[in-house]
Amino acid sequence: MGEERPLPPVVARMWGREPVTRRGPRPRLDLATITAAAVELADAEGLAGVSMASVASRVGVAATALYRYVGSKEELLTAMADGAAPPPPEPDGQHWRAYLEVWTRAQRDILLDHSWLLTVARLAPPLGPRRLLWLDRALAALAGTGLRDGEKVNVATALTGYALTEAALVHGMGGGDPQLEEAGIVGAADYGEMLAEVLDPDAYPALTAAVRSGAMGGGEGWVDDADFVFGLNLLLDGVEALIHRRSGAAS
Amino acid sequence: MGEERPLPPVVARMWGREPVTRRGPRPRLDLATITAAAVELADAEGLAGVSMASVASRVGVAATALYRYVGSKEELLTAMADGAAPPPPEPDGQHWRAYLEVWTRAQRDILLDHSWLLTVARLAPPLGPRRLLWLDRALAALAGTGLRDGEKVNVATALTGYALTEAALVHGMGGGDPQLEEAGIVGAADYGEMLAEVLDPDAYPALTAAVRSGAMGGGEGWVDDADFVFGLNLLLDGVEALIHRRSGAAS
DNA sequence: ACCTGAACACCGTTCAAGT
DNA sequence: ACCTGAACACCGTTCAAGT
Repeated sequence: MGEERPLPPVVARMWGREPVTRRGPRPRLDLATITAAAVELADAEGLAGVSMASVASRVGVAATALYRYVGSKEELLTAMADGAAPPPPEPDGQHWRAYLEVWTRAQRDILLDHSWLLTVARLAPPLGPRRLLWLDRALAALAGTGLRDGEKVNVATALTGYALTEAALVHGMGGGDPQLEEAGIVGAADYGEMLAEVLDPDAYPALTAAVRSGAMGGGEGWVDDADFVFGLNLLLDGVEALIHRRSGAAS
Repeated sequence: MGEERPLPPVVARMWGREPVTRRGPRPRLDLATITAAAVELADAEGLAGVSMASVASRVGVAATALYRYVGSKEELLTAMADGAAPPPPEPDGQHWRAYLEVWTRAQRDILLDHSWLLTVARLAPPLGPRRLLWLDRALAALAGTGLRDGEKVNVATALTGYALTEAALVHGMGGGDPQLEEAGIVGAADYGEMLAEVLDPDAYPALTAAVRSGAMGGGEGWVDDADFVFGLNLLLDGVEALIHRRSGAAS
């Protein structure tokens, strides 16, 4: 079992399994080097600065040489999404809830640090060594809770999705970046004003009320840390209730 | 109040406020027409089929003419993300929990129907008339609960993020689309096999155990409707607990 | 087998010129 | 004021040719 069908080439390379080279010149590169160069470029100049040509020149090679290591630019982006992730926080024997709080917040912070990830992270099932390590640690944290493995995966997935949502929102409000304006991005302070100007109170009654009450960020950060914690606790309360149901009640 | 500073031109146009045209030939287009054409193209051919040239030719105009209506392609994509959303489900006096369940599921289904939205929806704060109507209905559903307006917004945001996460996952597993392979997308059935082949049990102990237990989709749909409901109830349980806390306890 | 260089079929966006 | 057409500076990807 296990050798069923060959791994997709990029996946194999993400796990360090570069193909055995028999004859001909030794490869000058590997996927990890290329990915690291692309990530550095994205961090410095955004995703717009990442082209096959720019990545290639950064590793000292012609653009077309990259296609020895990567089937397409899309595959390179997938590898970047994995390669940009640092190791997950150490469990240190923390209670599952404390650890998952740290774990989720760390994910959000990574996304804010490398905001180009927001565009790349399609939330597709993780395939690379880094993202899967994060998943492993979340499952480990839930080990003593009596949840089924499938449920643990669902919990981790929901938390990852929440981190992405929050990061995108903060970023969209201009909270993460100097380049404020790209593509309809509005500062938090302006957001409420904008809605007030544009909304028809008859068609949008509840929203108009919320705007008038100041809930849409007339002042500072509409999306601040308190909001992050709020939603996170919503989720974790749900998880905790489930755990009690599983362990407390019959069956 | 309200006339503070001029709206960004695209935002104004999204709300049907085309500028008053004084002299010169009457415009042949408006943003709504352009957006609709772009959405049709994206539905038919994916985001790859949407170029300024292809959209322009679909509305019978030169590519460069679109820049009278849109500052950049990025702005067009923002308008598309709003324009693709149908009206939200009718409240019909449902209980908040029943309505938000329908509301969230409907959002997920829209994303699966127009899977190009997964790439476009940056989860930036909604600015268009359609997405804001969805927000309005969620706030309305929570009207009787005693939550503060800001909390209602946070709840709606978390649910929208959850819908996006789930849709991306289902789509990533090939559950939504005929074109199975683009960019490292794996069928759910293969996913477990793949992980089994690639994981070092010492470095990924919890994940290896989950794979062996079959939780990572050795069989059919790793992400099925039961998983969606599971995570949704996690969130809604959290909301319900908060509501009880607010109304039951002192202060 | 690895890498290069030329070539192909596109992109998004600008700008001057027509009406 | 709206739209066109030419032009610019790019893209990602292919393929034959070198070593």
